[in-house]
Order: sequence, then C-alpha cells, then structure tokens
Amino acid sequence: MKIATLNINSVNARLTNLTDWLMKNQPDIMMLQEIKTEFNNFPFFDLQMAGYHAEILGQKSYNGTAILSRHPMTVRTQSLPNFPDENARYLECEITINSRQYIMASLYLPNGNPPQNNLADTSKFSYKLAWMDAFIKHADELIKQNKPIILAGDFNVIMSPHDVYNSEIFIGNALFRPEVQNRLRLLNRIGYCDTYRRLYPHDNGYTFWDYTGGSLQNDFGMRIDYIFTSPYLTDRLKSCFVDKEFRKQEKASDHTILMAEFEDK
DNA sequence: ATGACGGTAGCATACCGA
Repeated sequence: MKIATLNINSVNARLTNLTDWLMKNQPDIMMLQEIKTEFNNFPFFDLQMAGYHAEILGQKSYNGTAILSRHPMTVRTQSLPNFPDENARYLECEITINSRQYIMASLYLPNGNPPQNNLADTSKFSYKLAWMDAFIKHADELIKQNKPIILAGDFNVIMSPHDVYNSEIFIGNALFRPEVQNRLRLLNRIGYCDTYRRLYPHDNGYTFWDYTGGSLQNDFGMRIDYIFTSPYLTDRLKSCFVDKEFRKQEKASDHTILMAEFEDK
C-alpha cells in the first residue's frame, strides 16, 4: 500500500503534472493541500481518467484539501472537532483497502507568520497554535480507537535545525518557533510516527523549496510535509521517499511529493 | 517589516504564502 501527499499550490494549475505522476507511480491514496478551488471547479473527471475518485474540502482561491483514492472512501469530518475554522484545512476519510478500514486525514496546518510584533500580527500565530491544539487533541482521541491511522499533509512546522537549510535565519519564524515544534513532538509522544525520520535519521528530507532566490538549485529547502502513522502502520512501514524530481519540472509547485509504502498483510 | 515568485480573482492590482 502506497500513500502520498502533496501541497499542490492549485490543483488546476498543475493538473497534468499530477495525473502524469499518479499514472506512473500508482499510489493507493494521494493527499492534496492548497487545491485553491471550490467543488465546482475541481477536476474530478481528469482524475477519474487517471484512476482516482476524490473527496474534497474546497474553498475559493485559498487553502482547500482533498483525498484521492483507488479504493472505497467515505468522509468522516471536514473540520477539526469543536474548532470553528473558516479555512478549508482538514479532511478526514475512512478508506477500505483489502477489507481493512483505515482513517486517513489530509491536513494543511496554518503558516502562522508573522509570529509576533504588534497586536494585530499575533492573531495569525495564535490561530496556528489553537489549530495545533485542536489537532493534537483530535489525534489523541483517534489513536485510542486502535484503528490504523494516517495523518498527512503540509504541517508548516520545521521540527529541528536538521530540517532546514539554515536554522539561524529561521529563529523566531512561525515555522520554527519552540511553541509549534513542541506541539508537533506531542504527536510522537501520543504514539504517532514521523515515517520519513524513522527511516532516515540523518538525511534532510526537504519537501519545500521557495520559488525565489535559486532555492532549488542551491538546495535551500525545508522539511515541512509529513506522513504520520499509528502503530499498526508504523510496524508495516517499508519505505518513505521524497520525489525531488517532481519539484524540478516546469510549472512545479513549491512543495514536492512525499510517499510512504507499507506491507499489505 | 519587506521582497522575490507564482497562484487566484478579475481586469489593475491586491492578497496570500513559508
């Protein structure tokens, strides 16, 4: 079983990049973030042609998440429980693969910048922290159900200095502040596994390179996209892979694809 | 706080992102 995630930065602007990759790599599930479109303009037909049906949480212009699947899928929730959110950032489905039921979520965690300074500015960072608190609480309730779970997407958190090209210049940034790093580490503490880091303790695993300043050419990247698993799937983890070639294409997103593979038994 | 680059909305330029 193969599970992939991608912050696509507009699904319609990069549809052929996506469908080409899907047909070549054939993941069972693809989680998308920043689809930047509403339901009415989502490319259901082209994705169906590539072999996938979709559940989406759309929004005009900004945000938006989707889950593409080759298997039966039903929506569980389109927001974090007890967290009113005007942004489309959390989609959770139940998916049946080979008679086993999985809970899978595609999530787009708030950026949070600017992190401080004046009173108006703090709202974005406070929103990020509140979103993370609601997310961790929900993740904790999910894992107690003892079902196989995958929480994947754009977390907008750089976990450690090892996960960014130059940690000095990110001190104080909303992606690197201790408040968000500590919250994401709670996911580990309640039993979830950061699949890439589990298999590659020393590689940087960057999933994002800024469009500006030759970031890709200079490998000025950061690891902010993650696939987290509950213990059932952690035990079956076979591989985890960042496809940097996908980021090198014409008209690429600024993020690239992360994919994990699991034993089927 | 701003800029660069690229997306959307919608028609000139503002807003957003990490």
